[in-house]
Amino acid sequence: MQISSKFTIAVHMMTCMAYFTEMEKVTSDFLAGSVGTNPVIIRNLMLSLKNAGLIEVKRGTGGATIKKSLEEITLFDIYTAVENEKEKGIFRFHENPNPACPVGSTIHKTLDGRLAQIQDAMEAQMRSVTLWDVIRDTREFNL
Amino acid sequence: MQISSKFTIAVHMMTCMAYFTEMEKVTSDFLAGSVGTNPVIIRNLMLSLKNAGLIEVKRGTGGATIKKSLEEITLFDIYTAVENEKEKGIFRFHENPNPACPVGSTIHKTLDGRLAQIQDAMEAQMRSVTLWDVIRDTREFNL
DNA sequence: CCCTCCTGTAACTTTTCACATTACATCTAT
DNA sequence: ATAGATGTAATGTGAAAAGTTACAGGAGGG
Repeated sequence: MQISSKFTIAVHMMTCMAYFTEMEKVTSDFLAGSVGTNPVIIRNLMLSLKNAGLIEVKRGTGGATIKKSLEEITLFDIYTAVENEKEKGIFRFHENPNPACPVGSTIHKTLDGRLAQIQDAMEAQMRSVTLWDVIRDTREFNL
Repeated sequence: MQISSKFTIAVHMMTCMAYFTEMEKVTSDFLAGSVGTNPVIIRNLMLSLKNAGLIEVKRGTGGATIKKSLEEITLFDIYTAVENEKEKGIFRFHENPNPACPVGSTIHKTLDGRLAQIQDAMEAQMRSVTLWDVIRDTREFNL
């Protein structure tokens, strides 16, 4: 299985917010149009990003803006903001190993640490990419 | 979302094959009992592992054995053997970004490479753990 | 002041996918 | 031959992701 598209959608959303700053009012409808999905999906993700302190959302008048500097926000920040099951880990474990079997009774103890290391490696790489890197590429592609 | 439990089940299976070598005939029923799942699930995974050249399965008489040295087999080998959607990547991408939007039309080009790097980091860490590491821990827990 | 546009949020439906189950053909040692 | 395995197809099931509808509530502009 895969990591849900909430993550790439959220990155897309924040890229829009940065790219269209001062040009357009970035509302949930506007974002839904760019991402190609439903405005409610966008609004729920806006909530997650807001709760993580990454963006600010104006009520009434509408529109979302980024609260931090672009160099300060990494893909990992966005990932943890929207992927609520982050604490479960990316690896799904079979749930009923046989406790009477020497392998079944120890497989969790044996693997858990190593799986965590693998996830750590992934997250470290996520931390190395900032939103600024993404925006820069987007601008370059649109010259 | 998460990586399917096929991966941890396959590691469990191969740990059994190594642990019970010469002690038990390791059949799909035996493995199903240790893993706590259905024998057909096991048989399908046995096929994947066999096609990857990691194990040998005897027809008729039954039983699976590991074909390579334990130090030679890494978690990454097992992962690629059973996770057929490996080529799709672990990140799901939203499918309908707006081609008329400067962000929507370039988001794929902008992110694909970076997402691949993240996956590469994960896979590199997977390559650093061998089946022998896992067996050693299993034996130690069962002294 | 109220009208309009937007967000916040609940409830429900649809779709997708991992996992489980049943069934049976086929192979091989004894 | 037969008993005990694997190979494999077909189908069921339950949970999670994504989409949809609906509506209450905030905020600025005429």
